[in-house]
Amino acid sequence: MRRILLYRGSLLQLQALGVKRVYSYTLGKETGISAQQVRKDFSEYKIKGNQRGGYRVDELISEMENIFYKKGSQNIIIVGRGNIGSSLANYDNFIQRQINIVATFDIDPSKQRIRSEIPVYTMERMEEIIDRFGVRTAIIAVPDMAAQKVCDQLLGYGINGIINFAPVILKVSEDIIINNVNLSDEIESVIYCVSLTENECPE
Amino acid sequence: MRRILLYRGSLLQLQALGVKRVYSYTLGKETGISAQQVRKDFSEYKIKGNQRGGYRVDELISEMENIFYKKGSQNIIIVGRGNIGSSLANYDNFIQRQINIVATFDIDPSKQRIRSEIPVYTMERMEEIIDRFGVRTAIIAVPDMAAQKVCDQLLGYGINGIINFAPVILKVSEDIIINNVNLSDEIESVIYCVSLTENECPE
DNA sequence: CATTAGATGTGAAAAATATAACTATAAAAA
DNA sequence: TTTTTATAGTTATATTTTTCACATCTAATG
Ligand SMILES: NC(=O)c1ccc[n+]([C@@H]2O[C@H](COP(=O)([O-])OP(=O)(O)OC[C@H]3O[C@@H](n4cnc5c(N)ncnc54)[C@H](O)[C@@H]3O)[C@@H](O)[C@H]2O)c1
Ligand SMILES: NC(=O)c1ccc[n+]([C@@H]2O[C@H](COP(=O)([O-])OP(=O)(O)OC[C@H]3O[C@@H](n4cnc5c(N)ncnc54)[C@H](O)[C@@H]3O)[C@@H](O)[C@H]2O)c1
Repeated sequence: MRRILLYRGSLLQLQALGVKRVYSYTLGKETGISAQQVRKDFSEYKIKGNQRGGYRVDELISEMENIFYKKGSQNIIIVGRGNIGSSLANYDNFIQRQINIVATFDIDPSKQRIRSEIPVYTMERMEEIIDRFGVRTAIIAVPDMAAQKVCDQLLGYGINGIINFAPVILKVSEDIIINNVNLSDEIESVIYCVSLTENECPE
Repeated sequence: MRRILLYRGSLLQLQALGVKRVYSYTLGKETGISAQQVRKDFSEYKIKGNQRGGYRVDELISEMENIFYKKGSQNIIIVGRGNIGSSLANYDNFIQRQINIVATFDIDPSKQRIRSEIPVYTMERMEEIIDRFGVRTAIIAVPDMAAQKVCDQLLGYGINGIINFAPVILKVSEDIIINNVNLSDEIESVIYCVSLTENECPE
């Protein structure tokens, strides 16, 4: 699944370059995945290629759209319009992925005065907006201390998927999907790997 | 390794709450990992607990610091002081993780006028700064089209670890550590999982 | 038209990872 | 002091994931 998203990223790049067909090993090389793995993944999803000419790029992309976008474009919200929240709200390319940010929320009145394409609402309007747009998924971009509280609030309004940028482990019931994006960890793991490779060959 | 970072996150939370000892199953419950797995991971890193009283939180944390920070604090740079680049530059808590952002770079003169704790330099000064601060790891936060070019430039200056926020697959040699952080994918995978769980029980 | 080269597709083997079951041990209780 | 008990540590088992090997097919070629 992580790999399918990778393949698609690579395929979109290739498509932009005008490439029409790919072989499993081409795509593998692009994404750092073995050719067999690529084929296995495709066979998992019943994606068929041409046994001499590889796979058609446009066909693969649309197959992947099918996997992810059965439901069409999804409305989501962001809670916390600080640094991260604003970065995400300003990002233009989500819509290409059928990710539709309909609103952001912040407790701070000064943030509520922000004028931008994507509105900033007070926390009081959260339930109303969630209902109106049929929102199921939310992004938490509030300070660490506020994350659990905001999370509980969101769940109360029927949200069942959360992307959480706060480095705290949220307590939720089994059936809620949580994706913790910990940017410190992402950086730190690279630092760690770099220091490892340097030590492997000490001379 | 991903799990070790998770454990540490949870342990830091517990420590902040004044908790002194944890059992494998406590930590497991916190992080959504089985107790056996926790013990196995610890035994992997030769971390010892007390066979009746569990593990000491402070000991575990310092063991983990040992794993990650053998080298002490690491100087890193950010290329691209746009939305994401600025968010990261403004984030105060990296220093607690011994991640030390020493500089940011941007091609846009208006960005170079930003006044903040962390300076914004022109691209010309990159080599100088990398050398001066012994930087090994860099964050790429430039537009998609510029990412590969910036990447090549960084590698030319001796960088060997990259955290890449652009949704492009960078071409680099084997020995370079790349961590692609694709925020669209992070969001999309949650949307996908949510839609799956909704379909599992159609009635 | 038959042949061949170069792909895919897939079942089996291998490797990695996670789970379970068991043993050893330290602390608390009797 | 001995017994009990709860938990770490470890070995064995199961599961999942990846890789390998090869049969299969398609398009080009002579
Ligand atoms: N900025 C980064 O680079 C970065 C890196 C790693 C982790 N994080 C994490 O991401 C989260 C957000 O970081 P940030 O830098 O955007 O912080 P920020 O301070 O810039 O933004 C937080 C926003 O949340 C709002 N807020 C506070 N309490 C709230 C509440 N109860 N309800 C609604 N809104 C509330 C604030 O008004 C503010 O606008 C934090 O948990 C942080 O630890 C950020
Ligand atoms: N903002 C988001 O939420 C978000 C989400 C997903 C992915 N991304 C990706 O992250 C990257 C950065 O996004 P952003 O929103 O911060 O973009 P941005 O446009 O806000 O910032 C990019 C910065 O890079 C600078 N820049 C452009 N070319 C450069 C070059 N050759 N060398 C140095 N600097 C250069 C620009 O001047 C600008 O300041 C993009 O690849 C984007 O696709 C961003």
